[in-house]
Amino acid sequence: MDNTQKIEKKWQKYWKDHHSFETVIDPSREKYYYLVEFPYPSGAGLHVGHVRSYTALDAMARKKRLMGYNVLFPMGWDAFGAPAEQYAIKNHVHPSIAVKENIETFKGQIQKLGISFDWSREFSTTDPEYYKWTQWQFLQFFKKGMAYKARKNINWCPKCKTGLSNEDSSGGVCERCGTQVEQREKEQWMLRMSDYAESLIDGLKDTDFQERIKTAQINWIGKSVGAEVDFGLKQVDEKLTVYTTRPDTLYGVTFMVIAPEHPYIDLYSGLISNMNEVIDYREKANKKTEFERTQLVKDKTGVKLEGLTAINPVNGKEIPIYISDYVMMGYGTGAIMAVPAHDQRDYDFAKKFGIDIIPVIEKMTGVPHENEKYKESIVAVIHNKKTDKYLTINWHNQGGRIFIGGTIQEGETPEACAIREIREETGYTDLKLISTAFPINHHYYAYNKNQYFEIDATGFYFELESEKQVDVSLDEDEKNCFTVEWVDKKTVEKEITEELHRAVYEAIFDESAFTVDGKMIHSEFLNGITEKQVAIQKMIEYLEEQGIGHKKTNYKLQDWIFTRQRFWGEPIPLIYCEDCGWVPVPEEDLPVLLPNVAEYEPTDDGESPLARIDEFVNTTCPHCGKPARRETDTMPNWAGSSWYWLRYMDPHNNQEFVSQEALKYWGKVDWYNGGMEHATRHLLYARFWNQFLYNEGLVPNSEPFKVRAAHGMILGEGGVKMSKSLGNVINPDDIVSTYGADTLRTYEMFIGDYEKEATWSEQGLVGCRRFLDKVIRLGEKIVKNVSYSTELEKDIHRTIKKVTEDMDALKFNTAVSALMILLNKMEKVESITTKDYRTYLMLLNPIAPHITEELNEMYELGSPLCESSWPTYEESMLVDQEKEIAVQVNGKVRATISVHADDDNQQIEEKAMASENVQRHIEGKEVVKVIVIKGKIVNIVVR
RNA sequence: GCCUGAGUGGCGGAAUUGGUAGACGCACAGGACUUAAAAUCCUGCGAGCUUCAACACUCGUGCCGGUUCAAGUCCGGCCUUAGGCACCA
Repeated sequence: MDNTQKIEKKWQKYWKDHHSFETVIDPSREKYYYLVEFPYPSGAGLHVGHVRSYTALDAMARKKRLMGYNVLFPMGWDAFGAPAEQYAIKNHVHPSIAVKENIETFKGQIQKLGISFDWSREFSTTDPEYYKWTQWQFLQFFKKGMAYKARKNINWCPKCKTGLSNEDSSGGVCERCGTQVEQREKEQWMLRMSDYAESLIDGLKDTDFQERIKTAQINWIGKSVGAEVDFGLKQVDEKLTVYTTRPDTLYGVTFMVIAPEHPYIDLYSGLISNMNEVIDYREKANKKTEFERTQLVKDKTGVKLEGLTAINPVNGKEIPIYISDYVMMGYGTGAIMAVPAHDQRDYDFAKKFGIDIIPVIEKMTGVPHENEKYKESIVAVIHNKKTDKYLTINWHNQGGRIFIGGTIQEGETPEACAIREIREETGYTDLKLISTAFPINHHYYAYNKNQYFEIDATGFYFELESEKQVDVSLDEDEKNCFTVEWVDKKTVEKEITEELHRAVYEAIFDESAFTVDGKMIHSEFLNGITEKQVAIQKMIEYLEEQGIGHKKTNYKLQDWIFTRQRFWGEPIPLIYCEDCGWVPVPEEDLPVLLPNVAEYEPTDDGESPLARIDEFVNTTCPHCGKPARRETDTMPNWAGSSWYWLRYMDPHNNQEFVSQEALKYWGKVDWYNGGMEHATRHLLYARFWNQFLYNEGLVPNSEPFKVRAAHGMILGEGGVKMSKSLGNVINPDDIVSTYGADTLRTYEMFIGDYEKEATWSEQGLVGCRRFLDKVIRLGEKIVKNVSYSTELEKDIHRTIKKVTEDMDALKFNTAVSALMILLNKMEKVESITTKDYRTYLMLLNPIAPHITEELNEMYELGSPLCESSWPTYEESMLVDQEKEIAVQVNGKVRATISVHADDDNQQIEEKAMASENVQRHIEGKEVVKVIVIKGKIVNIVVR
C-alpha cells in the first residue's frame, strides 16, 4: 500500500522536524539510557536481525519517554576494520569514502523503520574528532604503564596479514576470514588486561546481566585456584615449579611434563643426553598451529629428558621429566606434575609411555557406618579367551551372581590371595594376570554375621591360560550353596549387581583416570580424608610450612594484544626516539590522523602499510626534538567500541572525551542490548576499559552497563542461518516497501521469545499486517466519548497492565498477543469510544508508531501520541466479580462453575457439588476431603 | 569432558510461577458475501474412543521414577538439542 509509505514518511518527518527524540540534560527528570550495539556499516546493508533488537529497544524507549523519563537512545557507527579496507584496496579509494557511503545506506534503512534514535548524537569511530579521544585514552593506559610493548609469539593470520588477539583467533581460526592462524613472533603493544581478571569477575556482581552472559564471561576469564609447587632437580641445585589445582594428589606424581618452549631445556641442554631428539620434537611442536595442538591432536606425544630428573618434594622420590605439547608455556608455569591415576591427560600419556600409575584416591562404594570391621580383600575377574566367557559364582537366592572374592590373610600379597581364592573355589590354576584395577573402598553390612564392614578391595583381571583344574575341597554345605559358572559378558553385566563386584568390573575395563572424589590413600598425612577440599587445604598448609609451595590463582584471560598491522584503524599515538624511547604524542597534537593516500595493502613482512608512508613515519621527538619515527601499527577494531557509550553522553565535546556533567547525569547505561557473539570479547574489553577509566577517576562508575540482554538470531525459513550463499537473506527494505515498517516491527516483536532464535516466516508477517489492518478498520466504529466503554473497561485496564509489564520484561510477543486479544473483543462490540481507541493506539504505539500516530490524528483523538503520556490502570478494575473456575474430582477436571468474589469456601463447595457431572463422579464413593482454592480451583478427593 | 539454557499441536509459540495445558498468530477445513476471484466475516481445528448428533470418557507438555488433593511447572535419574569453555594442569 503506497498509503502506508506516505504515512510512515510523514511521521518520520514530523519526528525529525520536531526533534521529538533529541535529548538534553534535564536534572528535573529521571534519566534512562538505552543502548543498542552500534553496527559495523557493511556494504550488505541492514539485516532483519538488526531490526529485531532496534525495534525492541525502540519500543522500550518510546514507552519510557511516554512515562516521563528523559531517555537517551543514541546510534552511531563502528566503522574501522577489514571490510572497508578490503574495499579500499580493490578500488584504490580511501576507506573513509566507502564507510561514508555505507553509513548513508544504513542510516536510511534504519530511519525507514522509524526507530526513535537521537540522531543529533550520531558519530562514527572513524571520525577524527572521535578517534582523537580513543588515542587520548590509549595514552592514559600508556602513562600508567598499562600498555607495554612485548616481543612474543602471537596469533598471525596469513590472509589478513595481521596479528590477532586470543579473543580474535578463538578455535585457531581468524575471526574475520576463517583462515587457520599461525604463530609468529612480533613486537606488539599489549594492554594489561590480566591485571583486571579478578575485578572483571567481581564487577559482575554490580550488574544485572543475563545469567548466560555472566557465565560466558566467567568461563572466558577462566579462574582456577590451586598451588604452585617446587620440585627439586637431581642433577642441579635448581627447582622446577609447577602449577596444579590438585596438590592433594602430590603423592601420586610419577612424572613431570614441561612445555616444549620451557627455558630449562636450553638452560640445562648440557645435562640432557638426548638433546637432538628433544630439539627435533620442539621444532615439530612449534610448527603445529595452536589449533592442531589444542583441538586435533588428542593423541599424546612427547620425549623423555634423559639425564635430567626431578625430585618429588613430599616424598623425595625421583621422577622422570618429559616434554610434551599438551603442556602450554602460556598457562601456569609451563610445567606440570603428572598424576596419571587422577588426571585423564596424564593417564593417556602414562599409558602410552609405560609410566607407573599410582592411585592416591580410592573410589568409595556403599555407605560408611559406625563400628565397622576392617579388612582387605580381593575381587578377581577371570576371562576365558577361547570361549569369551567370565568365571562367576552363582549363590542363587543366597546372594546372586558374583566374581571370585576373598579376604587377604596375614602375610599374603593381594595377588597371591587372588590366586589362592580362585584355586580354592573353582580349582583353576593356570592364570595370567592382565591388569590390576584401582582400589575400591567398600562399606557393607553382612546379615549372616550381623556386622558392618569396611574393606579396601583390589580388583584383578586374569586371563585363563588352560582349563587345568585341581580338586576343589569344599564341604557338602558349600557345594549345595553355590555353583561355579562360566557366563558371557551380557550375563555379567545384567546379573552381577553386587556393588563392590560391579565396581571392580567397571574399574577393570575403564580406560580412564579416576577423577571424582574419594578416600585418600598412599598419601601419609592425607590418608583417610574423604573430602577433596580438606585434602587440598591440608596439603597447601604443609607446602607453605615447608617452603616448597604456596596457594596460587591462575586465569586464562591474558593481556590484550592491542596492535594490528593494518591501515584502517586508529594510529597508535606514540613516537620512537633513539634517545628517549617511546614517547607519547603530546595531547595538543592529537589526533594522529590517518594519511590520505591510496595504497593500503598489508605487507608480507608483517609491517603495517603505514610504515611505507614516509611523511607519516618521519617526525621529531616531542621530548628532545631529534628525528624520530611514529608507531605504524594501528589499534584493533575493538578499541573504538570500548568507550563509545560514554561519547554518546556528550558527542560534540572538543575539550574532553566526555564532560563530567554529562557523566554525572547519564551515569551508567541502564539497558544494553547486543548479540550473543559479543558476550565475551566486546563486553570484556568494554568493561576492562571502563574499569581502568574508573580507577583513573575519569568516570563515576566502575561498571558501565546495568542490564545486558541479548536477542536471539533470526533464521531463514526452514530454521537455517540466513546467508548470501543460501540466498535466504531477507532485506528489511523490501519488507518495508511491501508491508510497511509497522508490520515488520510488529512481526519481529511477535515472532517469539526475544532472547531465543526465531525462524522467519512470510506467512507470519502477513498475519501481522492483517492485525494492523483490523486496527485501522476499528476506527470506523468509534463514537465520541471521553470515558471507556463499560463492556471494555476491565479488558482495557488489564491490557494496560499486561503490555506495560511485558515490554519491560522483553516479552514483546505476549504484549502483542494481549493487544490482539483486546482487538478481538473490541471488534465484537457495537461501538467503541474515542477514549477506548486512543488508549489502544497508545499501547500499540511503541511497536507500531506510524500508523497509531496517523489514526490518532485522523480521528482527532488528541495531541500526537509521542507528545502524550502512557496510560495507567486501576487495580480495582483487574478483579472480576464473577469468575469461572474448574472443579476437579481426584485431580481431573469434571466441571466448571461460576463463583462470585464474595462466595465463601462453603458456598463454592456447594456449587461444585451441585454440578451434575461432579455428582456422577462422586456417586457411591466416599468424599475424603474437598480443597477449595479461592478464585482458582476446587478439588474433591474421593475414595 | 565441564558450564548455561531449551524440549509443549501440522508450525511460531502461551500458561498469573504448583491450580481448567495449547492463549494469540500461522497453516488447514467448512460456511457467508461475490457472476467469479481476492479481500473480509463466521465456524471448526492435540490424539483416541463413542455416537445420527450431543454429552461423556481415555490418553497427552522429550523418556523413566518420585513428591502432592493437584505437576508443563518441584525433586532424582536419563535422552536429545542450542550456546559458552576446553590437552588451562
